[in-house]
Amino acid sequence: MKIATWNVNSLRIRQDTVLDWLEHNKPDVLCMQETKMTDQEFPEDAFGDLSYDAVYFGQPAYNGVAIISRPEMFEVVKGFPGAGDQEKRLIAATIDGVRIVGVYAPNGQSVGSEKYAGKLEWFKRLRAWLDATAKPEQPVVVCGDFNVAPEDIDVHDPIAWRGSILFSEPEKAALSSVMDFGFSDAFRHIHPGARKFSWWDYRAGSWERNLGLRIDHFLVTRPVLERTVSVTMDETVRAKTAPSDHIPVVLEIR
DNA sequence: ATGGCCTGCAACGCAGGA
Repeated sequence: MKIATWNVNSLRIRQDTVLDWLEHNKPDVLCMQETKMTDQEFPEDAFGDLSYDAVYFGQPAYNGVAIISRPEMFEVVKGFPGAGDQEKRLIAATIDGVRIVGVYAPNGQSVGSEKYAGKLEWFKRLRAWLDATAKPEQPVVVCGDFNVAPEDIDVHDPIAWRGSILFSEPEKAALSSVMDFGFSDAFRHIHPGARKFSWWDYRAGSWERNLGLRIDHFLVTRPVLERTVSVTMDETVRAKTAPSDHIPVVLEIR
């Protein structure tokens, strides 16, 4: 089974790009982030034409997550339970016996800001939700845009980035506490020394100069890790016309 | 990363992203 994650940065703008990528890469599942559209606007039929079912959890202009899948999806969950979860950042479904959770972690804006505090809180909430709804002995995949680069090797210039948003110690600790549920970083496990990025800023010619960060991840429990065949980053899409600033990451399991 | 751009919304600049 091939599971992909991609922050598409507006599905409205990126729809043709995504459909083209699906036709060429044929994942069984794609988790999308930053769809930036309401559920009424979601182009369910376009994915249906490629034999994908869709579940989606959107809002106008900001955030928005979705899962499209060829195998049937069960036990769909949208957002954390209870009130106060206004931002659409989490969607989950069980597919072929694997619990798949697509997440779009808050960006955090700048270290010390109100949004930054909210980001750290969101990671706590994710961990608590996992504790309440899943078990590390089960096959669980949490994938998406975590907006955190875990280690120096995941940052083009770790010295320049030290302490700044996406790479500050509290953010890394927040991601670590989610990992401590019982996850491995699937990409890093398969490619221990690889310097690969999943996001490049639109500004400053970052892509052309390869000034990127690895902030899109597959966190997998041991039963999934043992079945993992490959984890790949598709940089080819970043070089095309009107790309998302993020690229797809693909996990293949037996 | 000094900053540079892209997207959505409702304007004709701003918020937000990362």
